[in-house]
Amino acid sequence: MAAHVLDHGLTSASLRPLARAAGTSDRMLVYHFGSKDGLIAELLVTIANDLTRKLDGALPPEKADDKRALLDKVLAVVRSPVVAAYIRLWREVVATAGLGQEAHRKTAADIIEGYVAWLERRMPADEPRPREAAMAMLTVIEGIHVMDSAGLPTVADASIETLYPRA
Amino acid sequence: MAAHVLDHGLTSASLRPLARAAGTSDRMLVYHFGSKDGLIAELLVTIANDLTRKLDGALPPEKADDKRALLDKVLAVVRSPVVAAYIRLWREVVATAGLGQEAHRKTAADIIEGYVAWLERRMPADEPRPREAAMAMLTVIEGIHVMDSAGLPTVADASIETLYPRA
DNA sequence: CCGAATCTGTAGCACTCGCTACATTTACAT
DNA sequence: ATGTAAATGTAGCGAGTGCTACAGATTCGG
Repeated sequence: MAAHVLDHGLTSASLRPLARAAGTSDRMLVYHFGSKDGLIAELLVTIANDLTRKLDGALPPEKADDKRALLDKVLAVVRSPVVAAYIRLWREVVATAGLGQEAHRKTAADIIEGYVAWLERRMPADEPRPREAAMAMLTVIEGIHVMDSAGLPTVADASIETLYPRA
Repeated sequence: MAAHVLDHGLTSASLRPLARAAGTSDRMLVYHFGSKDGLIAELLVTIANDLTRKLDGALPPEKADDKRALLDKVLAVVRSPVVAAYIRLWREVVATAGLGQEAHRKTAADIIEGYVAWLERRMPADEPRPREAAMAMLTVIEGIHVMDSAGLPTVADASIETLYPRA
């Protein structure tokens, strides 16, 4: 089901296709998860954990040499097709969080907080305000992914060079 | 119809509710716009033009004193509830652009290019690379709006202070 | 004034949606 | 072995989806 959602998006995820992907029936999904909303909630948690595991695997928690080096490493992972699918899904959650989907907003906030902490742990040792630096870098990363999604990676690259110039 | 889409989002926009909002029938919408896809396409163009008009009205094309001042002015507009609805809708387009919605991706790219040019025109006169600076600032603005949408404006504010420190 | 082209209302089709009622099967403790 | 609870399959409901067939209404040039 996670694979199906990552491939086809959250909005077009309905019970019957999800059940088909899981090799069961819509009847069973409702039985086990209570409702579609319940299913989606659990699914998002599972997917978020998957991504965290992937990120940890690709980038062990070691202090980077400098911020640009950290950004480059993170982007190399985040821009890979597999991880990019996670980010797109995650942006779908944020976009729909703005319309009454309070549950989604909470999920979104939790995930962001998690990634701030994740980034902070990898900030260069000489960084005076690692938490703020992590927040800023995450903000930039989100913006970069918006540009990538729109098919404008050149805009993203120019932004990287401007905001985090190579030493 | 634009108001309806801004309020309720793109994915939940179906012909009958849109027709109700426009005071007509689904039959008529299909007749005039050919199909739902045609309607949405025209609607997005209209909405994008609306936003451009709003932005121009709020910020005449004058060179700013410095980048932070420009960013503050832009954010004051972009974070206002009315404009925020446009941005959320626009992020919905980008998020769904990543899944086969080639038309949406083109729309997204066009809009971004437009806003880069819009920002470039307002960059401080002493900015050595105004276009790159505009791209970077737009990337940051997108990231900030993601944070805002997730209900974490403090993360956004910290990022602003880090990336564009007050002189 | 009339024919033709442009509009619009009514009804409906074939489909998907989330969810449920009901019956049946399976698993397991006693 | 038997009673009970958990699990599953079948069928379907009511609502909503994009879209269309058909029939009237309206408009307008000749």
